[in-house]
Amino acid sequence: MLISAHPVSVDAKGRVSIPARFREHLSATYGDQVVLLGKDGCIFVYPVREWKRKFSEKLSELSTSTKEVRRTLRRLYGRAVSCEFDRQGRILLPAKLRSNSSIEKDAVIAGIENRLEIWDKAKWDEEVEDGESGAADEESAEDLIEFEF
Amino acid sequence: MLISAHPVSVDAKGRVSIPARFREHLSATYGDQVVLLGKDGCIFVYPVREWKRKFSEKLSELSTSTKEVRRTLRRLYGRAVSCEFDRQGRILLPAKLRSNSSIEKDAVIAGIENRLEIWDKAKWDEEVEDGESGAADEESAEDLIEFEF
DNA sequence: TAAATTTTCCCCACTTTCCCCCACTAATTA
DNA sequence: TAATTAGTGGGGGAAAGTGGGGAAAATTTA
Repeated sequence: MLISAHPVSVDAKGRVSIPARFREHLSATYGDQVVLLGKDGCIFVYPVREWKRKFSEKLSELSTSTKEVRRTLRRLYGRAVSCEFDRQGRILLPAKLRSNSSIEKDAVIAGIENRLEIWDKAKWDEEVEDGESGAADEESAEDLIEFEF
Repeated sequence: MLISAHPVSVDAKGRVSIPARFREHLSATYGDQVVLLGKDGCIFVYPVREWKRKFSEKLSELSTSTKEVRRTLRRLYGRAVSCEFDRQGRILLPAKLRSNSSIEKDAVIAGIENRLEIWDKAKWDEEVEDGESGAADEESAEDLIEFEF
């Protein structure tokens, strides 16, 4: 399971070091990563096995006879990228994803259960640090769980 | 599994370089490719093994007793072409397929699960980049999954 | 059947992109 | 405080993508 957030810097070539604690888990257990534009203006990184479990296995059996299905698959697959770590444990974030998520120099990588999220630092702070101080989160999460299960 | 989209250029002879990441997967794992006019005005490229799994095996079971079935099979098989990579990793797109899909100079090759799609760049952008930015894709995909299972 | 034209594909050359490798700094551990 | 590991930055070689010349093969025309 992935957990916690780390500040990282994006270099001039668009690379980010994945913090070692995440890296070990991802690359040891799985193969390469699927990187795509996530929700709320961040980048999602799924280990390929998670991606397959969550999308690929289910979507590949869908009939492609409706325009709606085809378009959704194009938008999902066409804008995702699979990539590996370089020898320094970094991944290259495609320019398009960087601009769409406003990521330039200072970023944050967060482990969220089964994926990583990469945020522009300022946006991350706004998303998470903002508002009343942390204490309420557990309650919110518990509310969600009550509600969902 | 095939994933991600790449801009490519079609040269004067009608050739396109298949991006290396796709090529390895296709040619190492499979033999040559089945190229045909796809849906929504693009070109589909199936590794021959996928083609067999998806069409051949299922269609050969169909009764050919109705005119409808025979006609569909003729249209499907008759307009498909099988082709190999040249030594530079390119494939030659038949002129008829190029004109039917409005592909001239700037094109996009996208990996969609088990096939490649080749698009005129402008049409691809319209199909995919259009509308709200990416964030809704996962939801759409999740909706599809909910709907089907 | 031979000549002319077109098509196909190999090879070479050029440009761009990617990623390996090295080096340096910061952080962690012994 | 030395020693190892983690994160950051950049130079340069290798690979990928692009374009075109030209030979072989296929097709058309005479």
